[in-house]
Amino acid sequence: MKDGPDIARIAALIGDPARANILTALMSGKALTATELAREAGVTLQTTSGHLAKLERGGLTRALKQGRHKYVSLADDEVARVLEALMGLAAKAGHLRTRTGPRDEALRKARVCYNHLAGDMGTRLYDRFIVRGYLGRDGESLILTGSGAAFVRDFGIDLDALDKGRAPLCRDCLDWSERRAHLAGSLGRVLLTRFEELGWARRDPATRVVHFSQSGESQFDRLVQGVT
Amino acid sequence: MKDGPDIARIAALIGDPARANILTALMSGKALTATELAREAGVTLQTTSGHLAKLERGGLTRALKQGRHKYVSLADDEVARVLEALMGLAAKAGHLRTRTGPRDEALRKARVCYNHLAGDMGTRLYDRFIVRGYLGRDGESLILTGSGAAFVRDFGIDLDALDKGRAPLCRDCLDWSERRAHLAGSLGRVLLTRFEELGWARRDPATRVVHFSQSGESQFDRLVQGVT
DNA sequence: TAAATGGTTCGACTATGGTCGAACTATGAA
DNA sequence: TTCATAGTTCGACCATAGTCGAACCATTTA
Repeated sequence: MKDGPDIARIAALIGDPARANILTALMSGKALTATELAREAGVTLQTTSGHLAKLERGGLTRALKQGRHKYVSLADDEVARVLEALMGLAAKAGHLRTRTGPRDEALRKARVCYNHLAGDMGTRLYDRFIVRGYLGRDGESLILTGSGAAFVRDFGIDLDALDKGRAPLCRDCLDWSERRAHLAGSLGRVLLTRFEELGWARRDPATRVVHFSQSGESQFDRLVQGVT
Repeated sequence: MKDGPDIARIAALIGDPARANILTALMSGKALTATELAREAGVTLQTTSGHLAKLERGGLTRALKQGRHKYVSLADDEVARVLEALMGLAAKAGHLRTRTGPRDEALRKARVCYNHLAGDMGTRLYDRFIVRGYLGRDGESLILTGSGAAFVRDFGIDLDALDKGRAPLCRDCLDWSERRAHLAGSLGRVLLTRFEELGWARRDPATRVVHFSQSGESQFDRLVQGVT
């Protein structure tokens, strides 16, 4: 009965409501400070401090002390993927909990998932990149093709600056609302940033919703629909 | 702070050691009876009964009453994927817990993951199918190509019988020991069954280890290495 | 320096929930 | 029928761990 790694340890770590709220908040990809997380989790700062220590020891989060602030972020984008997958299960198995309120609607349409675009618009972007041959498969890993690199560069992104980090450029991430993949990895991150730069979209700092302006959304649609 | 589905509920469900043991045991893909699971989990039958009720209500397992026995299995292969992903995190984050014992070695080499082959041999099989063009990508989903179908049929598998189920034929599943994908879905399942039929391999009923016979392993190697 | 803000540590309280013994139901075998 | 095995339910016990108040560091600002 001791097969494989100790799955209960980290599942229990995620299983506490306060910690789950913290992790969900961190799915925005932004590094949040302890007090912000306390507000998000609905518990006091002392309690949060204890939770953060546990999450860190469990390898789920990373903390960076800067001045008198403690900036916390998810340890890894694998952690984000696991959380997203858990949300998928919860959305399906959680019986009646799927009452789609108005904000829920917005979350389904476009939200941020560990710094990249998720939701309906995220999966549409991903699909389009696949169909156009911008993204390909090399064995198991996702790669950016030559034409894809050209397109991305043309979109105003400095690819060479990205390659410096050792984090994978592309990755797919299962979307809990769409139940399909969207683009993750550093490329996914920089694309969302570019959308913000262009004024197409802005993130709601409180929720994980990504708001597109009217012109931004139409431009995005044009990008995604293409001619082919 | 109520964004998305309730992730803590099911994470807590997985987070109890006894329940985690139960779920891990069910990763073998076989439907196990309550007493077997009780032995596996290391708790009494009464306790197990309670756990099983919770797991079922949480949508993680399915139960089938047959005579005076209760056969329990994982609800979904999405559940299996989440568990496998959690194992990946635990294997990485779980600091010192990665002392590779001898049985652990066998688990890494070949094990069963919800009825399909996982571990080193599973990923090798998957990679080979990709390289040979047996498996392809259609957008986000994994598909069996024409040549792949021909090969599988030639291997003695009745594909038409498989298509009847509405479960996806192919699916990739992240391997916690190899940290790469292996083949899941009904095709993955039937392939493992075929290996057993051919006498190449047999499952250890107690652990999740898949034992290959010497000739079986060499034949598998030939299958995977090929000429190309 | 003092005051204020951000975090941590300690201790005590409390409750949720896992655990088992015992009694009970249900199915199958003799 | 009686006996045995498989599961469930109930009740009581108990431990783990989440929670906050209070006091305590640390850093920045006045």
